[in-house]
Amino acid sequence: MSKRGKQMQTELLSVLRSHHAPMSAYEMLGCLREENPRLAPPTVYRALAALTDRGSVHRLESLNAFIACQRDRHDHASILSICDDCGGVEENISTELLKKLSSIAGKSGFAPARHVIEIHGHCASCESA
Amino acid sequence: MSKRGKQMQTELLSVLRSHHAPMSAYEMLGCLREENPRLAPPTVYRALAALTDRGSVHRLESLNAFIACQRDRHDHASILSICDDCGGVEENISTELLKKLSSIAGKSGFAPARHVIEIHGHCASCESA
DNA sequence: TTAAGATGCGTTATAACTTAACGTTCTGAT
DNA sequence: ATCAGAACGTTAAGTTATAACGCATCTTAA
Repeated sequence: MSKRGKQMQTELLSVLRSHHAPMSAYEMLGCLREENPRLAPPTVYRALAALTDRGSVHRLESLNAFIACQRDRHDHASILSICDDCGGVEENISTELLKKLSSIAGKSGFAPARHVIEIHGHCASCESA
Repeated sequence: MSKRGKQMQTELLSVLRSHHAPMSAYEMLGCLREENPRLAPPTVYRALAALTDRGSVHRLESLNAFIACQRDRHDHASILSICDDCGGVEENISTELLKKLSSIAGKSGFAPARHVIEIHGHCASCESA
């Protein structure tokens, strides 16, 4: 990984972090193009791939969007609660639930490698409104 | 819902059922165009929307693909185990896990409406190979 | 230090997925 | 039979993601 690559990842992560809701790859691209107008999609997607591999960024599969990890440690499968009203995302962890999930899938001999757990609904403040 | 609409859904469901792996909307479109070459994407997507609403078809969010429900009753949130090797999908249900998941999300007042649970990994036969 | 090989980057182009918009056709109620 | 509303087909475009390729950068060994 070269300096350019890491720098791209850093910039991208800071864009994501300063935006407290999921962003699509193209939204990020838009932001980053203010600095570097020639930036192209593959650059963004490559940086996102590195960041999601590392766990610093989570991909919201059901939204085709991304969000910065809200936790200190990044080596976990997340439970992502997505508010369909305000777009906010809350991240939770539960090794217990994960274990249970793996055991359910494992009954037939399935070997889990990656978990996607997303919950759509309404967050507390949108629900009360 | 007109006759055409329902018929489209029926045809699509039978295509999906006869194919024992996830299919993308365009794969289905390709199949259905053998009969009706003028078929366009929105027709397929509309039928898919009706079928997924009803629960006869599940959308695999992490694959942008669809699969016929493998169960008799369709009023449940599924746990989908996806083999990254052979593409096979196994469907499981666990009200217990779902309850736990809802309670985790609910701690902050989040009101769940729809659960997306997908597990990537290897199925028993691909794992042993 | 420099040349060879490997890795990864930017760029172009295109593929894959999804939906907006609109006019037409169908359906069901009056 | 006629009208209102829902659903459909069609065109077009929007959004998301990746293949391919040549150039730049880094690495290693002589």
